Amino acid sequence: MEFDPMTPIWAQVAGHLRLEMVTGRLQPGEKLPSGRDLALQFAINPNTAARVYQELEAEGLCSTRRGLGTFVTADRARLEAIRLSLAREAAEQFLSRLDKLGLSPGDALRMVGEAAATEDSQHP
Amino acid sequence: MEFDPMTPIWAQVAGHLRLEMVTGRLQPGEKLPSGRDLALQFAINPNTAARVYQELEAEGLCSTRRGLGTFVTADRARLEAIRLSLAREAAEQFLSRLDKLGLSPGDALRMVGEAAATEDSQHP
Amino acid sequence: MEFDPMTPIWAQVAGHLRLEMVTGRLQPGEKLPSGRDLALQFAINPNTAARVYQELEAEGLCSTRRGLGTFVTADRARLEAIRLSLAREAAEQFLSRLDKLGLSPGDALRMVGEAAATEDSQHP
Amino acid sequence: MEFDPMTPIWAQVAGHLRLEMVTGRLQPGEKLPSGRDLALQFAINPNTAARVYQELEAEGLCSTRRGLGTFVTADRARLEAIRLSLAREAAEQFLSRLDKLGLSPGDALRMVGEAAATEDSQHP
DNA sequence: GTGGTCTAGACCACA
DNA sequence: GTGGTCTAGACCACT
Repeated sequence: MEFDPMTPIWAQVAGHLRLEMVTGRLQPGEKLPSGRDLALQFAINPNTAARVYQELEAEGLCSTRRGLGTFVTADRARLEAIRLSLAREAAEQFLSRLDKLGLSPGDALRMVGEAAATEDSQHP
Repeated sequence: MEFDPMTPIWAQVAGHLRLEMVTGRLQPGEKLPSGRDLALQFAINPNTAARVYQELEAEGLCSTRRGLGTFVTADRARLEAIRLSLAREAAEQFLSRLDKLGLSPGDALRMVGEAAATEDSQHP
Repeated sequence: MEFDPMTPIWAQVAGHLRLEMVTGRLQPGEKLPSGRDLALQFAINPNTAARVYQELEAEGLCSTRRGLGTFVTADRARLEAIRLSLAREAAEQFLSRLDKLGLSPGDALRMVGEAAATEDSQHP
Repeated sequence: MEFDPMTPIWAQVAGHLRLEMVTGRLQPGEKLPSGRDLALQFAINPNTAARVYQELEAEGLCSTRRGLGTFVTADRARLEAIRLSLAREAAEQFLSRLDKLGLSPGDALRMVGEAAATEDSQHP
């Protein structure tokens, strides 16, 4: 995994794990790698790895049991709710940006269609 | 104007001016406020204001004429091209995010429709 | 029983048993569950269960007889004294906190009254 | 200031500043010491000092402006609300503890009165 | 100067 | 082994 030097490493790793959790690639209740292991996997400092779990725990995506490790929340409903809220947030941000550019929701729909088609033609 | 503490102030002010220019609220060729005035308007440090124009100039959106001030580019085609590229970039980023969340372009279209409807019901 | 991740599990279980003993729900002289049983009941590690009895024993609330098990102290006076000291400690801590918040003992009495009323209205 | 080795230093310093803020000894909008200064004042590491402000900011007690420093929130209502919620929390915790000890809210009121009298006789 | 981040390495309590 | 905390020192971008 490569890191964008402009955004904190802990945020990038957290973003990655967040996706793994809300999409089910990391199962609810599953044990996450230990801080030390996470540090090794992403070639970061253990302190930075701890910061990652600190963030995800604050979002309610995982919980920590001292001496045992950190675990994905078992609350499937919460995971799905977060997944949807992330999607909604993206949609709203998109519409807001287009609006500031002087484009209507109708324009927005058209642009999404075009962009999707472009993607498809590249990965048919 | 409120500032997001996570992103540099100069980037936020630059983003704001960029929109004004690209949408025509600031006319092509129009004189922009002096660095000192910009600092007063946005309650920022003059150094920060200078950084703003430095950024916008690098993007070709404005140019500085010594002793006269800073002016929006008169190249209407460039302004419109930037406007469209910003919109396309937003659309692609949106689709990419939804894809990472396990949602298809079809889902994306649906979410945009829902979000637009929500906005409409709030600002009918 | 749920565990507060901020305080050691052994302390939380010990606190629970302490209350059972001091209020008579566990009778003086009564045999306590074996370390292994305690571990099962609270879903904790046997080492942690041992730590619990180690703590309670140090407080004089129970004693271990090798080969027989661990027993609540038969000293009713000591149990009652500990119960009162726990209550007094709570009261003093409460007053101290309110004082640091700039509230007088009079305010404290009023807040206890209000809180008690709130509790009553929920569990009348 | 002396530190209780059982609780994190950052939590203790945060608790101290929290009281200063909600009681008005630190005024709303006032600039807090820089991270480096805080570290010097309390003889702690700058990183630990940063952790303190990170915590207080998450509670909405202060906000940080990059390059400028950290400032007590100017929202007096919020400060007062937090002060009252801290007091209420203390009262509820107190009643809950006494309840678990088998003592009624009436007993609680009596104990507060006694404890207050004891304090008074020591600091008349 | 100010905060934000990261690294390196250490110690500790908990399970 | 696991997380939690702390220190020391460094670099960076922002103001």
